[in-house]
Parts: sequence; structure tokens; C-alpha cells
Amino acid sequence: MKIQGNLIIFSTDSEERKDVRKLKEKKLQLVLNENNNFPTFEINSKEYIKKSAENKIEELFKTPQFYIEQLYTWGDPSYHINNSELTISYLAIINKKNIKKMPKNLQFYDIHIENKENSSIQHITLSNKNKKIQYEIDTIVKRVRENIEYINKLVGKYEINELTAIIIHAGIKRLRNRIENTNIAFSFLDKEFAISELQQIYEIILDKKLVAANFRKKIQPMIKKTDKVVKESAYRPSNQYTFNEEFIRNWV
Amino acid sequence: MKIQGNLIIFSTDSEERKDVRKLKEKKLQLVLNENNNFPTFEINSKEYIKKSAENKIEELFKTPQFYIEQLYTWGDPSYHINNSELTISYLAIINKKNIKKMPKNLQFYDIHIENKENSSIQHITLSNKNKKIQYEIDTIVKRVRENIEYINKLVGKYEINELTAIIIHAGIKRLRNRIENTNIAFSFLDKEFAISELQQIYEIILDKKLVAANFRKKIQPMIKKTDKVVKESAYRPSNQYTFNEEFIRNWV
DNA sequence: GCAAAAGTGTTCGGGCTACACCCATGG
DNA sequence: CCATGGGTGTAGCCCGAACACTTTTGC
Repeated sequence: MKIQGNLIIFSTDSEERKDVRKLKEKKLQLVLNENNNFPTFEINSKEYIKKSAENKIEELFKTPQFYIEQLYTWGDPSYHINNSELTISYLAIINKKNIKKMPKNLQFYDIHIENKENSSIQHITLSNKNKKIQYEIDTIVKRVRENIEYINKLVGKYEINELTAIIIHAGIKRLRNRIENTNIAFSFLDKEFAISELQQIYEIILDKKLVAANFRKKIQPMIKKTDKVVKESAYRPSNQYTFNEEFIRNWV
Repeated sequence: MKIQGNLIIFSTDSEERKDVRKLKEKKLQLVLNENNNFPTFEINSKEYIKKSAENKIEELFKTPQFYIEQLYTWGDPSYHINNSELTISYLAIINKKNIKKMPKNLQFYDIHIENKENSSIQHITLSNKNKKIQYEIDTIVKRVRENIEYINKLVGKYEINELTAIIIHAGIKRLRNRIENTNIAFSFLDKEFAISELQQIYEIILDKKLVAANFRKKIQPMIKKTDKVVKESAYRPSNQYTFNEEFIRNWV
């Protein structure tokens, strides 16, 4: 049986500043190759799969700094691309500043999700300056056997493989779950950061605006103030913070 | 590359009543075969893996009623049993009342977890009337690359394959996560149940006692009272409840 | 009567939400 | 001065924890 791994790599980018007095707005990004699909890696029986996935990312971006975890294994008979009959997905988070080299066949796409009013349909746009991919996904709640399950289905016209869309969906769901229960948010940022940067990571992943004053208090135990101050070219300079290593929860 | 699936099947059993006036105590159970390992199933490229897993459970217990979800895919080079180089685990929950036939080579084991005081070591006992399997697992928090991860390691003497122990650990963690965020608890029970039965499911999975009055209020929105009353041979008869189908959350 | 479970109500505290308000900056 | 972000404080609300109390049953 032929197996392959694929990599669902998330990152962020900052938009050009439109108003000098406003903060740069961060956007959530995803890596796809020229076929609108995820980069793949080989799986062999000599090595832990996770190690193979890590090696591939190192090879691609020439950096050992990133977050990675297994996302899901897909055995959908209709997803046999590259002769592969089974795909093991790994979710990764990478801070672009750590990327030493960008492979030519890969590109970062901004993710934009729009929830259609009064319906379970989400409109997703993946875009960068060269390309735009659009599709709609319907998240249906359905009774399957004895249980209630979410079924995702592409609807209307789409420019992407159905399973690819479902994997993106699964990846974002996982991010949302992890950001509430672990410290993955820090994987998007430099070692030192402003609270507003951290807040933006939460906002783009959870896809909602947060109240700064409350956010600050909520994440207080997770961060440590450094003595550094930086004017992230906003007006009042902000303190730099780091992740508080002492903060451990019942993660995973 | 050789692949197999395995099934981490949880269930519950009620102890013999010791005191006529006390409730039967439920225990969490797990299915293992004669080699202290999980039942396996074949994976082929013609079928969804989940479907293969479901078919295997139906074949084993002759019932279509159970809960199932993918747990994790293990590519550990040191876990090549039965010539299999890769194992995809599925977590299942089954209510014993639905089992029409019990395979001879499989047995239900009571799970007993004891957290050692002032240490990260858990003592686990799997037992039934014929057999007792004991081991200790250490859950170490460790910095791996840029992130903090939990590493599970068997310590001391043990009577079980290391990965089997880790899978059990992962299964219980998943149960704990799911019971807080989904309706899986109901998979252990009949369609109609007493609140105290539901509470016992929560207690054995979360491994802590809950206050009945608070539990009742908390799960109120998830259940619906029926007009049936049953004396579960405790003293005051209790109302029977069912899962409230209207109760939907952002599950999964 | 009493032990045990079924079921209701009340109090208290912590955490989240909303919002007012100050400070710092440089256009 | 003023728009904008950085940062602090506070009042209200909701939810969970703890617990008191009533009801129902059969020993």
C-alpha cells in the first residue's frame, strides 16, 4: 500500500501599513504548492513519521524552528493522488522570520473565511499576489450511526480538491482548539513580542475581535515582561514580553 | 509498507452490589486480546479506513451500535508487530448491552489508575477475574525543539508493550477531552438512563468524584426527562432521561 | 427511624465582559 | 491638540463549587 505524508503549514504575514498611526494587521497564511495542494513527504518504516515530517520542513525552509503535530490520517479512496492511497497529515506552524530559504514551488496564501449569514456555509478565499483560490464549504451536522457528527462538503463552484478543503478546515479547527488550550500561539511569533502582536494571533485564528484590556489580563500568567521596550512604530512604545516557561497546563 | 489498524475499545461494567442500599459502582473497561494487545483490523485501499474499523467492530460484536473515531497513527519503528510497520488506532466506545457475541480471544479489563503522590508517575492496573496486568507510566514535560511536549515513558517493571501503554494513555486522554466537549458519555449508556448513571460515567473517565447537585444542573441542557421512572434498586426511584437531540455545540 | 439516593435551592467567589480612564507618542 | 496604541482599574454578570435541605424508598 502506498503512503505519503503531507504538511499543513500555517504562518502569518503583516499587511502593509495603510495609516501610519495604525498597527500592521496580521493575516493567517497557509502553504500550498503549484497544484493547489500541500507539500508532501515520504514515509518509510525506518523512521518515526513525525521525524520524517520534521526533516521535510527543515529541508524545505532550512530551519529547525517550528511547531509540528500530527493532524489526521486520511484513507479516502477518492484521494489517491500521486499513486498514494493513504495520507498522514501533519500540522505545522512556522514563523517566517526563521525561514532561511523559500522553495520555488511553494507559496504562502492568505486565508480569508467568511461565514454566510443564516447558513452553515463558509466562503473561503486563499490568495496572494499571483493567485486566488475560492471555494465554499458546508458544515453539516448529521446523525451517523449512534452519534452526531460534523460532515464537511464542498458546494457550488470550487477550485480545489475536496479533501484538500476538508484538511484546511480540520487544520483551522485544530488551531482554534490548540490556541485555547496550549501555547501554540507563541510559535507564530518571535521570542520577544508585544501583547498586541499576541492578541492579533488570537484574533486571526479565532476569527473575532478581542478586547485588549481583557486579553491582557487573561494571558498575563502565560507571559513574562522583559525590560525591553520597542516602538513597533505605533505611537506609544510597548513592552516586550516572552513566554513564561513556568506556565504549564494539562496540555495536549 | 505494511499497515494495520487497531481498536482501542472502551466500555463500562457494574460491580456487584456490596451494600443493598448503595448504587452499583461502574468501572471503566478496555478490550485486550490474549497477547495483552488491541484487536487489529486490515486496511485496504478500496475502503475508507473508518469504515474498515467499523466493519471490524460489527464483525467482532455483531452490533452496529457503538461510537468510533480516529485516535492517532503510530509510526514507531520499535512497534513492528505482526510485520506491521504502521498502525492507525481507532477509539471506540461500546455499551455491553449491545454486544450480541463476545469473541473468545478478547477480554474486557477493568482500568484502575493511581496517581502517585508528589510525582508524575501513574500506576495502572488492568484486571479481570483471570488476569492482571500492571505497569507504571511517567508523563514527563519536556522541551522538544521550540515547544513543550508531554513524553510518556514506561518505568520499572511492566507486563505490557510500551506503545500499547502509550496508546491506552492517549485513549484515556481523548476520552477526557471528549467527555468535556461532546456527548460521548451517552455512548456508554442505554438510550434511557438515570442521572446518577451518567454522573458515574463522568466520574470514572475524569477519575474524580463530582457533587451530584452541581452535576445535575450542569448537564441539564444536554438531557431530556422522560415520563418513565425506574427503581434502579436503590431506594428512591429515579426519573429516566434521554439525550436531548436539540443540544448541539461546536463539537469535534 | 434511618441510610441512601433523587432532587431543589442558596450562597460565595473567581473569571470573563464591557467600559471608563490614564499615559505616551508624534503627526 | 488629537488619534492611536499601551496599560490599569472597576462594576456587573455568569458559572461552577460547596453545601443545606426536602422527598422518597425499603431495610
